[in-house]
Amino acid sequence: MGKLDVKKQLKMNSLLDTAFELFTTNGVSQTSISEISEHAGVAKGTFYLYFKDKLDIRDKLIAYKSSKLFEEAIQKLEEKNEDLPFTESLIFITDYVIDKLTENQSLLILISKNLGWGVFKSTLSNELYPSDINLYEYIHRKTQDRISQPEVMLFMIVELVSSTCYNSIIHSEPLPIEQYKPYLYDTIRSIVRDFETGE
Amino acid sequence: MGKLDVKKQLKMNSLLDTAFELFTTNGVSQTSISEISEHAGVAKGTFYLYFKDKLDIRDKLIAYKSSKLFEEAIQKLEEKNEDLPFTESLIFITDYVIDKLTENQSLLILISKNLGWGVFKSTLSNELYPSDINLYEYIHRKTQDRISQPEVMLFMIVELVSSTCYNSIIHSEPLPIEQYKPYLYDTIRSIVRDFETGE
Amino acid sequence: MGKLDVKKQLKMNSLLDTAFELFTTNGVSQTSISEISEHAGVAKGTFYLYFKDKLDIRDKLIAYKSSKLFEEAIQKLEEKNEDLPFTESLIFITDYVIDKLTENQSLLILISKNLGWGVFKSTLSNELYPSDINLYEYIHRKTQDRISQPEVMLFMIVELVSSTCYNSIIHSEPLPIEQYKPYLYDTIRSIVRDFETGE
Amino acid sequence: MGKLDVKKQLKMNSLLDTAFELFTTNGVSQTSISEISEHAGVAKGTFYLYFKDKLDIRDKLIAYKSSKLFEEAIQKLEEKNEDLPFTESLIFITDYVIDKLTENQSLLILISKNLGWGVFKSTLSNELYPSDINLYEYIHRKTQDRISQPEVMLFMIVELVSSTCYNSIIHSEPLPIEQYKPYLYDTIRSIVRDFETGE
DNA sequence: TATGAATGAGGCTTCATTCAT
DNA sequence: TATGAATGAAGCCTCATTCAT
Repeated sequence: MGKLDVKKQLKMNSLLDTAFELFTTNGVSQTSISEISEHAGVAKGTFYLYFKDKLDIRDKLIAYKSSKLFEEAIQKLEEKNEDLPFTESLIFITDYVIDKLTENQSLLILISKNLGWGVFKSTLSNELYPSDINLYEYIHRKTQDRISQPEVMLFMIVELVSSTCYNSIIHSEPLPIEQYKPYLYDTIRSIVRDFETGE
Repeated sequence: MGKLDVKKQLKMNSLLDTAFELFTTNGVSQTSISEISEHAGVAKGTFYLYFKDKLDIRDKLIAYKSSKLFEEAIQKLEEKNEDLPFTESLIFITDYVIDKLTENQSLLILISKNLGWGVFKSTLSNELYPSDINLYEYIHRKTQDRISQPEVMLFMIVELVSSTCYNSIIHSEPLPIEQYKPYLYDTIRSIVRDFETGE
Repeated sequence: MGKLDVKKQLKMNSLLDTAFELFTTNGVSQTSISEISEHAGVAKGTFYLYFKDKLDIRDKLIAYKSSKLFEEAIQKLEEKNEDLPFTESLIFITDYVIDKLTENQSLLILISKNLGWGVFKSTLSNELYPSDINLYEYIHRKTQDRISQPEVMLFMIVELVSSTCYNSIIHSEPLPIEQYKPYLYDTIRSIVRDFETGE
Repeated sequence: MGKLDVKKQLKMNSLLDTAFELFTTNGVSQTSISEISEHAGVAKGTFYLYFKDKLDIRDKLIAYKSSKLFEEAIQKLEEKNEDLPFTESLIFITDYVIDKLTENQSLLILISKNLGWGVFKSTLSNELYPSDINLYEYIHRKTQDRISQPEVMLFMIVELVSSTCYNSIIHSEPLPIEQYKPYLYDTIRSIVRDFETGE
């Protein structure tokens, strides 16, 4: 990697960091490309050398941030080194993510307003930011053949968690997040049970 | 109601109808007030006699449309005149709404991108468009004391249904809606069961 | 004067009072005819039954208010019943007006931003709001033949007073009004002296 | 100064010149930014690269033009190379400015409707357009200690001249400017005399 | 690569004025 | 007389994008 490449990477990161800062502070549509460029210390034209448009940088940002989040969660899980049953692993990960998003609500807003299942799936499969850890593989390895439709199951859980937690964290409605968690985790257990192939 | 009021009502409806048409076709942010006015056949200034701004007309539109949807569903349910158990009533309503939104995908897009739990709750309680039918009351009457936290339960179901169906109907992902329904309804049944107070 | 005429007069006064309130609070150009009508409790169209446009009401207002101001000043002067020499009468009137405008700065702003010599002259000659007292006549009577060009003299004094007092009252620049007064009155005396025909 | 800077300066001047033309022809409030841009041959957005808004360009214009006027006047005075007493220097400058504004009445209108003492003072002290010549310094140097309150004196003279000449030049009221001048200059002499510290 | 001046379409909103009732 | 809904011109300003340097 030459000097130039390093410089390029720095510039790109500066743009991404600035965009994250502004997106979470003021909202995506309230943030202009001018602002991002200016705060990042590059010329407006330079932005277009790295990203196609605002949508482009937004998607890359979200994929990157959520990918990091799950990586961390799985890492924590493995550090525990307990041999949790699958359902409890899933809940551990969920719990970790919820706590992180409760701490960092602007990230929560950015992600939940912009993260659809499509983006999420490619995030999970590490299409954009490959790393050693991969939630998809992880789940398949853990569940093997005991789950009939693992993707559908995951889909339901992810959507349930993400949409309900948004309200619970941001508005404490219908319950504050800590009071809501037990109901949520019970439901996750029920969903997993429904998908388990009887043996 | 005088002649003038009738005319005003007509103009307002014309604006609402046009806005719905354009919002569902091109998206809310891609629709300008100029366009709405023009297509509705009124002057741009006239728009501001009826609505404060784009957000205002959007919210009124969503509240109106979703309120209508649930009214219809409950009406159909009562027309059946079968004495379904509570869970099955809920699934009947869900099924009706899903079918309607599958037929009218642009309405689905408008609603699911803009309907949060807050707006939904006030829609359900008929705050904006009061009518004879009220889903909230309906549920309370049906469940009486057999559900521990009816609001939390409803919250989970509504959010699960709305967020997963969006993907399933629009992208057929992870399954087309008809194949997804059985899993969804099973999960609804599990959730209700979890909330039932044991006797 | 019939009932209707009384009602008309009331409505007109209400419009004038409201306009004065809004003009002095927010400035003439920041005040719309809508606002005036609304606050006055009449319909927008009604405004046009009484005034041609905003300029019209503004001019009538200023003429009325400044005419009142001078009437009061002359009345106070006559109440004193001292036989002041002409110059001191002029200074008495000036002093009275300055004090009133210091108390009521919004009136000062309205008048000084909008009162030119032309409007002032017609105000003085009671063209718009005739009354028993007339500054013009009063001055002529007092000065008789001792002043060579009474109108030029008055013109200079009025313009000097009005333009300098604005700054002095509003910005205390270059001096606060009370400290500025002695210089001003000295200058008035000098001007009068310059115009006196030697005998 | 690079090529770009030259081009920018040209564009800025083009905008200023056009604005001056339009402001003096149609008045400030009757001139829109669209018009200025269009006549200057630049896009509307370009205007905003150079000026914040209409007020901004107006103030810069007035400061620039009046600063030029006084510079010229002082230069002419010094070219004469006569050692005039202070009062006569002041009258010379006044006379020069009056003549220029009589020739260029649209400039007179622009300046007198928009130039308050505040703007004038900063113009005089060359805050905005510094040059070798500074009226303030000039006056101090000339008067030294013979004037008790030079700023108050200047204030009175400037306000008297500017407000009365406007009427005299534009409306020939109460006298045409040439006939009015003697009275004005006499009054200036009286004012200066009043401020002279007796010795 | 990097710049940043220039563009100009397009959005939002206000408001004087009219006119049918 | 009095109303106030309707008009639509007109203003202001932003911003994604291009392109000559």
